[in-house]
Formats: sequence, structure tokens, C-alpha cells
Amino acid sequence: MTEANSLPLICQQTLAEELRPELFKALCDPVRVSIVATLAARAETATVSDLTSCCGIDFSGVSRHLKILREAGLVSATKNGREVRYQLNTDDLTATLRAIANALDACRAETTPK
Amino acid sequence: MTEANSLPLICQQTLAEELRPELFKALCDPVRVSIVATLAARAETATVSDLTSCCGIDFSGVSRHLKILREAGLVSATKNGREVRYQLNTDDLTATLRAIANALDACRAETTPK
DNA sequence: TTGTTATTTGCATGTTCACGCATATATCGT
DNA sequence: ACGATATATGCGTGAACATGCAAATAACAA
Repeated sequence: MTEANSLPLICQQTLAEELRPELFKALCDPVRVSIVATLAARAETATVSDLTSCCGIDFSGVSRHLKILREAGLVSATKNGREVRYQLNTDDLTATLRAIANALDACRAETTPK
Repeated sequence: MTEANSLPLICQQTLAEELRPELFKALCDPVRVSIVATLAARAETATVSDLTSCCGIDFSGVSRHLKILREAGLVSATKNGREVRYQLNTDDLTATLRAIANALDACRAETTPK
């Protein structure tokens, strides 16, 4: 009986840790989403100039968006001469998304024992 | 050779459809995230008043946040007398998250044949 | 009907944020 | 050294957004 109350709380806490606002904040902008989609569909890494072609905004804006994605852990940057090559951290992202889905399932399993 | 160019494009398109900005926009606010976490940890549905306790803002704000979550398809509302009971669309959400993860994996598989 | 409770919505305010432009920094080529 | 290229950043502006308060709507109770 005490478990019926304590378990959902633990579950909620786990879920709250998984649902990092930083992650979703990084993905809530349409330009950043198209950057992520472009990077995902690329075998090679991409530069700021490359990515500027896909989204219809200025260099500087793309650079700023990439900074946000980098700080959220979604992309990695590698400086190579005067250009910076960006790549998507696909494994981390897929793992995070599946972890959230699993946490949600765990919550539902605990709260609907009937 | 043409496939090496066309496949990633298809993959990118699929991914772009999956990465609905509306979904992430709904989840990029910390209050909404805590609402989702609270709903996930609940066996029963919750009213606006219930959810107001968890987040430290006014009734009206919670009501607005729930509207955004509802329009994003994350929660469902059922009017019952003078109160409205909200519940998380857990199945839809987990399915969407896993679909995105799968689409990302598919992209990576296509772009890294080595 | 009158008052009370639950929720939504209009309004005003302060904050966050994306964007372009110009500038700064770093690297390359000549 | 000098100019060109790639990226990052400071600044100002306009739009989007979250919030509280008050009013509107709806349903219940007496």
C-alpha cells in the first residue's frame, strides 16, 4: 500500500531527470531541427557554410544555432584549419529518446496494475 | 551511385516529418515538462487544480500550458461536469520517440556503409 | 435565483529569443 | 606582410512567449 504511493514518485523523478528541458529547448526551433535532419542524412561532417545552404538564414545565425545544439550535447565540433566540422551525436540522441520512452512505459506499468 | 545520393535524401525527409517542431516546442518549457512528468506518474487523470500544485504558477498559466500540450497531441482532455480531466497520451508519445530514434538509426545505416 | 467552484480567455507586462549587420578572430594562400 | 576565407560574437530590433490579474463562461449547490 505504501508502495503504491512511493513507486510512482520514484518513477516521476526518473522521468523528470530524463526529460531535460535543455534537450527539447534545443530541438524546438525549426531551423535547428532541419540542421539535425541534414546532419543525420550526411555521411561526412558538415561545416557552417554547408549548413547555411539548407536553412534560409545568415551564417551567423547558423553558427549560433550550432552552438546551442553543441551545448545541448546533440552535435560535436571539430576544428580543422579555418573551418569547423560538425557532426550529429546520433548514438547519444537515440539512446536518450529510447530512455525517455522506457521511463514512460515504466511509469504506466506502475500506475496501471489493473 | 545515384542511390548513394537519393537514399539519404529520402531518409532526411522521413526524419524531418518525424521531428515535428510542434512536439518539441510543447516540451521545451520546464513547467510543461513537469506537467507531463506528473501526469505520467499518475494512475488517474488530473484536473487543472491538481496540476497547479506541482508547478508554482497560477491556474490560468497551467490551463494555457495544458492547451499547448493538447494541441501538440501530448495530452487528452475529458470534460466531466465543471472540471476537465487531463491525461497523458503515453502510447503516442513513446511511439513517436521510438520512431524518431529508428529514423535516426536508419539514416546512420545508410550513410555509413563502411 | 443566487452564490460558489472549475476552467478558460482577454489584456498588459516583462523576458526570452531569433535574426541581420557589422566587427573580431583565426587560418590559409600569395 | 597582405588580402581572402571561415567562423564566432557584440549589438540593436522585432516577434514570440510566459505570467499574473481580472473578467467571462459553465456547472454545481443551496
